[in-house]
Formats: sequence, C-alpha cells, structure tokens
Amino acid sequence: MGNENLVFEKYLQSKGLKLTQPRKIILNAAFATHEHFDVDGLYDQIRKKQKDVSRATIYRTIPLLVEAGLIKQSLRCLAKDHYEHIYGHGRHLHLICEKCGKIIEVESKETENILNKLAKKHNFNIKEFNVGAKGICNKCQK
Amino acid sequence: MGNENLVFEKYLQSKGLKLTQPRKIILNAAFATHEHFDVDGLYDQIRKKQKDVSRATIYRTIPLLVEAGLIKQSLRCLAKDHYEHIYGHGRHLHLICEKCGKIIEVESKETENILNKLAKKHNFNIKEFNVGAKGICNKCQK
DNA sequence: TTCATTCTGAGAATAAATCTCATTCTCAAT
DNA sequence: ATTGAGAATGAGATTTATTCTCAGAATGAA
Repeated sequence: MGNENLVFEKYLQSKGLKLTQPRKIILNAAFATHEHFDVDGLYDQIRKKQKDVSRATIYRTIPLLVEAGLIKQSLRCLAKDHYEHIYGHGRHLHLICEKCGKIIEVESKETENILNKLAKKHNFNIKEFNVGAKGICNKCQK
Repeated sequence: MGNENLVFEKYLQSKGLKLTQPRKIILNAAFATHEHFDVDGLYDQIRKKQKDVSRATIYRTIPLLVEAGLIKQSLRCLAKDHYEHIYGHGRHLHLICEKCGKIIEVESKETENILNKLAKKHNFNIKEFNVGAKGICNKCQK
C-alpha cells in the first residue's frame, strides 16, 4: 500500500473537505486492484467486505480522486466510464481488443515526448494523456 | 463533395443492405461539416433542411458508417458519443481543452509509427487509433 | 404482382450518471 | 463535553443518451 491516503487527505484539506470513512473505503477499493475499474466494480467490491457505501457517494468521490491526481478516466472502450489509478504508476498506453475487451498496457516514453512537443507548439497545457488503439488481440485473431 | 456515397453504397451492397433515402441524408449530414459531430447535431441539422429522419435511424446508421470506414468515434471528452469522419482525411491527434471544449487537431505520423511498432511487438492488429491529450488551451490559460 | 426481406418511425425500455433533500457526521470554537 | 455551521451521506427520483420493440412501409428479385 502506497501513500495514496496521504495524498488524498492533503488534496481534500486544500479544498476544505474531509477525509471521511466512505471516502477512505472508496479510495482503498480503487487502489485494491491494479486493473481498471468502474463504479459498479467498486460498489460490489465494497459490499463484499460488508462495508456500506452508496453508489451516489462513489459517483461523488471519483471526481475528487481525479482532481487529486490519483486516478484518471481511461480511454473509452465500453459503454460505461472506466478509471485507472495513475499515482505511483508510470504512464502507459493501451491496446484494447474489440472482441474480448482485453487491455494490453504498454510503456512508451516516446509517445509522451512527441505529445509534449506538439503541445508546446500550440501553447497547450497538457493535464492528461490518452493514447491507445483499438483492434484485435493476438488470441482473438485465430 | 468526395465519393463517400460510393464507398458507403459498396459497403452496404457487400452486406446485402440498401442505400436508402434516410441513409443518404445521414451520410451527407455527417460529411457536411468538417468538425466533429454527435447524434443530436446531425438530427438538428437534418431537421433544419426540412428532411425527416428519426433519431433511431441515425443511431442505427452510425455503426454502419463506422464499419464502412467512413467515420470513427472520437476520443471521449464529453458525456455523449462524438464522431469524426476519417474518409479522405489524414489521421490526426487531438488536444482537447477541458475549459472551453475546443479541439485542436494536429498531424503526427510519428505517433502512428510508434503505435504500429508497439502493436507489432504484441501481435496486435490495430483497427483504429486514439491519440490525444486533455488540458487547457492557449486562450483559457489567461 | 407477389413474396421475402429489409427499413423505418414512434415511443417504450434500459442503464449510467446526476440531482434532491432530509438526516447524519465532523470538527473547530467555546 | 456541547454546540453550531458547514460538509457529507444514503435513498430514491430524475435526467439523458442509447437501444429495443413492433407494426407498417419500402425494396427488389422472381
């Protein structure tokens, strides 16, 4: 376990908000898996542990986690919103299989550098990268 | 006007489908603007011209246009799905302003090459690129 | 024309995300 | 410890984009 809790608390303090019990639970659930997650996934995971947090609170907490720089919204690949944590993880890009939904994560400093270069040219202040491709994965090609 | 009509007709024929009046209207609306568009945008645009096509038909036709390689879904940046046409346009990546919603389109062969290289390494068959970044544009920084 | 198939519009249905509001919690000041 | 003001929560209603259903209309080959 990293120190996401600390980061989150700091962020909340800076906004005059509180690190409450439900928010802690949601934060931990979000960081419990190293996969991508969605609201329903968090909800189920929390309920399995006999904790009790409403969907509404999850929906309300996610933007805070994004703002705090702890998670980001993933490339859209399905109907509902998906997120991944970015705190303590190198940036990566995604190859998303259209058949089985599998997400392959790949490191690529190069892409990031290019985007940074282009952004500078347009005087654009990048907050978040979104790089990836959809297609058919190894297995599903057969 | 390019020959999107022809491309679409060929695609439909290959699937045993027909290039009907509503489908023509939707195709033309999609290619009438060089901006990104969404379902409601198309619907309004079509109604302004006294034509009559239902939302349901637009929703049904869009996947066909995607399959035909004429349009693609854009990087998610808002609540609803957005599309852009790709037929007759070079690939580009997007810098999306989180404040004003402006989309800056940038050419970058480099990024494409890198993604192709990485995909090959993973034996992944790329169908569609999605490259971009969110942040704050030039104007909104002030 | 006939027949099988495909299309369409209208509105119902679904599902994710947001909002409302009454209640509960939190914490600094007393 | 108590209080009070503001923040947070849960439950369910609401909104909004998208998909589905179905009866009728269009299409095109035989």
